[in-house]
Formats: sequence, structure tokens, C-alpha cells
Amino acid sequence: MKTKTQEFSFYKEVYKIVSKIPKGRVTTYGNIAFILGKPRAARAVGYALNVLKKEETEIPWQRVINSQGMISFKGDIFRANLQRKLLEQEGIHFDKNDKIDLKKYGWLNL
DNA sequence: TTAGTGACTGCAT
DNA sequence: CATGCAGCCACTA
Repeated sequence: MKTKTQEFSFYKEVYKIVSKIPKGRVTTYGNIAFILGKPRAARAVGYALNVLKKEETEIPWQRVINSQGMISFKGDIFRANLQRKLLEQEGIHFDKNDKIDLKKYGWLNL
């Protein structure tokens, strides 16, 4: 029955992957979802990070962005601003459109 | 169990 | 090139 309450939580996998992102690199929600075997679960990934930021602030959630190479949180512009700052500190460069070049900084990107 | 929400993505207009 | 709409996944009430 699913007797066990899924000791393997989707969130946990997300956290684990995010923690593996090397400094100075970024990845997208879709990419993480793809690694988990569900390329369409990008939303769930973002949802996971949403809960993450309030408890496991130790996770480099800042390195996770959308497929556009930009920061999405519109509602939490404060977080977005913070994220941009943190990424710049890691050496990631934003272009004039506040966009990151995934070809250059994308994790596991070729 | 059904319904609703959300840090997303891709295609259509 | 910029918006809009629908689809998918996991979680909460």
C-alpha cells in the first residue's frame, strides 16, 4: 500500500540534486524534473523549492532558474533580487535583460 | 476522493 | 518578438 509513506519524497530528490549543483553554475526546473524522470514535473520542482526556502535555507535554491534563464518569482521580487545578487557573487553574469546564458553557466550543459 | 494551487514549459496566436 | 492558453506533477485542505 504504499504502506510506507514514500520515504522517497519527490522533494527530497529535488533538494539532493539542487545541493549537487556546483558553484558558479545554474540549472532549470525542467532539467531537474528530467533527472528525476519526469520532464514535465518542473512545476512540482518549483513547488518543492517553495517549501524549501522556508526550512532548508541551506540548499542553494538560488542556482535554480527557469528555462528562459531568468528568475521567475514575480510575487516575491525580494527573493528574486536576492537570488540575482547571490548568483552574481558566484561569478554568474547577467546580461542586460537580466538573463543568464545557460549555454555558458548551465549545469551539465554542453 | 475530488478540487485547487504553484519558484514551470511549450506551442499557438 | 511578446502574450496567452493548456498540460503535467506533487502536495494540501
